[in-house]
Amino acid sequence: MPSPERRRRPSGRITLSDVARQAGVSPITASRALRGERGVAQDLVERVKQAAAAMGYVPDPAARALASQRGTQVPVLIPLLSNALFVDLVDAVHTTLLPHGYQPLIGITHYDPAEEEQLLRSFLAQRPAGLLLTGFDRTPDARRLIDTSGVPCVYLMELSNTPGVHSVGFSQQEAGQAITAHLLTSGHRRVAFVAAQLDPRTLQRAEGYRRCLRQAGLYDPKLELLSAQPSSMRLGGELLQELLQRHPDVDAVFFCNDDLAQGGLLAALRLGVDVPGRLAVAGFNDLSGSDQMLPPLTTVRTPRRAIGEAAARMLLSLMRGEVVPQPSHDLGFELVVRGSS
Amino acid sequence: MPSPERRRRPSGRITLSDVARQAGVSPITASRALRGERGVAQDLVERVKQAAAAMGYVPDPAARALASQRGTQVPVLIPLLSNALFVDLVDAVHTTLLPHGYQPLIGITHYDPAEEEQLLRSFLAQRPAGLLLTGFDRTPDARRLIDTSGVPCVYLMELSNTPGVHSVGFSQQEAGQAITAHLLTSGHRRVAFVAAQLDPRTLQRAEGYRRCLRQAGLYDPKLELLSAQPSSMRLGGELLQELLQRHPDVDAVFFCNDDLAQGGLLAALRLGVDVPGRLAVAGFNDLSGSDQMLPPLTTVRTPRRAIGEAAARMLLSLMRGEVVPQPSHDLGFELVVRGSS
DNA sequence: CTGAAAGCGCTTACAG
DNA sequence: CTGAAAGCGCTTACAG
Repeated sequence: MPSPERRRRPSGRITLSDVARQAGVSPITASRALRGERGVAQDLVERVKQAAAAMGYVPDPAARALASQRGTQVPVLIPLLSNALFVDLVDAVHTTLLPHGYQPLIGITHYDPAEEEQLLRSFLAQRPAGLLLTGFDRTPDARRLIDTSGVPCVYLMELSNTPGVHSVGFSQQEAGQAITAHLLTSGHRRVAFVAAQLDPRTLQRAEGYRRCLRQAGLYDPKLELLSAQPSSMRLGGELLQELLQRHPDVDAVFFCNDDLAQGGLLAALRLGVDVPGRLAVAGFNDLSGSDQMLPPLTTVRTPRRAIGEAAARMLLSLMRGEVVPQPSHDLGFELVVRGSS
Repeated sequence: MPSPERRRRPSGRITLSDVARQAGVSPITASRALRGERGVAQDLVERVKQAAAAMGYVPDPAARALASQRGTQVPVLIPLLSNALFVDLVDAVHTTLLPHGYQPLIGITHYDPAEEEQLLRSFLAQRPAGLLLTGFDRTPDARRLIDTSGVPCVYLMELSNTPGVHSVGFSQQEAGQAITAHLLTSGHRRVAFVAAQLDPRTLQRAEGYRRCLRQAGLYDPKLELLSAQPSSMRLGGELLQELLQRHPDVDAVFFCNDDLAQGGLLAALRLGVDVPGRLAVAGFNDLSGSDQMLPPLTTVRTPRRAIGEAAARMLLSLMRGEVVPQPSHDLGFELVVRGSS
């Protein structure tokens, strides 16, 4: 019995009403059944789900977002994509969030709090379901936006003890201290620190380096070579050369990131500097290729994939309205001692 | 004169109606003014825009998508994020699309057509404004989904001559042929091809390699070392070693990707194989670090950022309903001859 | 446990 | 050039 007046559905889309009609229930019941809301008779749930599957029904996220005042988007704000660290982080977040029906939205801040604030404004206008932000370096306005939005938020890479703040990461400072301590333990006395970009986390590692050397009575500020340029292998090579020229007595270097360290290692090879005999080299993050260097690079393995996954899971809990038992989730780090030190 | 019954707006959101009221026009006129639709008196446009700015109005993407039956999302489907090539591509797409109000959505296919089809289904249900897809290797169902959706689509990395198909890339085969020809020109006769992943574009490069060697009467299928494993520096080193063991007479290698080639170069250094004296090495893509190798890596520079940007611009035209003058946009490639060959 | 009504915030025809 | 009406496809209270 065809309906007397042919409904023209311009979109050609199968809607919730179609599914409901097919299953012989009201659209509201169909909606509840499909969303797994409890309080619907089991047989109805089955009927609705079967009808939906048979008709190939896919809910409309826009309609859902408009009606429920909450979308499925989860903006993930990171400084840049050119550091493999953040690529791994984003990849893990993606893998964790997507199966739960959430859509990660990548935002690139270029380490600029003003850019981040701008991104936050436009993302927040989209009623995101949650927020994943890198670190704690942002404008007061950005902080206010986040707070007043009421959108659940988890911070990545660094840890906070502030009540109500959720974070997954590790202590950048302790990691910097640990790798420096390793260089001291292996007998080095003139340990340099070479860094680029100079973002907040790099500076925390620098602080760990300083603390360690101060405790040993070996701190010499002249052995810090800091460049605000973006990190790269090329720059690492240049900085190593500069370091050796300025301070021929240096016997070890801690590079704040593995790309710099890899470049430094290759430069040493080119310059005929014996590593680790004449100079020990250590990096940070254990990026791809570090184990292939000549000699293989000693570094700190950071659990960025685990951080991405754990943060996404924590956010999932928050979005469900659950209370998170461990709002400051420390995933630690691991010293990886290879041939370069 | 306050309205007698206080409208409770649970969202607290400033809506188009608020702006319209403030500007003294109807919501429809405000909508048209804000979207820059022509046919609105100039003074009204100004008044509306001013009101919107003053009130900090931000349009609701969900409502807009629902009403207009077209969202602002642009799914970008790529094989994976662990190849720097695709990271650059995505970054360029992002940078180009975002200022125009479109939201790129990353989808990872893991080189699996079935996964891609699945992603396509769920993305298409979101009424995307456009689609950016990598290559042409997909299921018939996926093709049909794309066609029947009517969503504008641009294909990345490869070129197509099919009418109505829009693509931005370069000839993978010609690039493979060109780098092989370079190795021949510099006097090598036993030129190997080492590849991993074996995705469609890698196989096209293989075809270029074969064609070049066949033309020179030097093709020997035994000199092809193909691994389906994911590409990495480590694997490159292993494959180089295997190649030299099996075929000690090889005098040149073309690696299908720079990460393999970098690993191969470092393995050669470790093994004491003189490059390029005993063995010439060439890579593909000119990834970060290739210029820092020892010796620096000869490779093919691929314009992935330019491809991302050009494809995004082409899609922007299509989404505006414009006709694209050059639907198959060849951005070429560049031979970068360095010390390794 | 189920449903009729209303509404989320915008835009698409259709009038005038 | 401007607007009143209807509707996009869902879900949120509110009844029963």
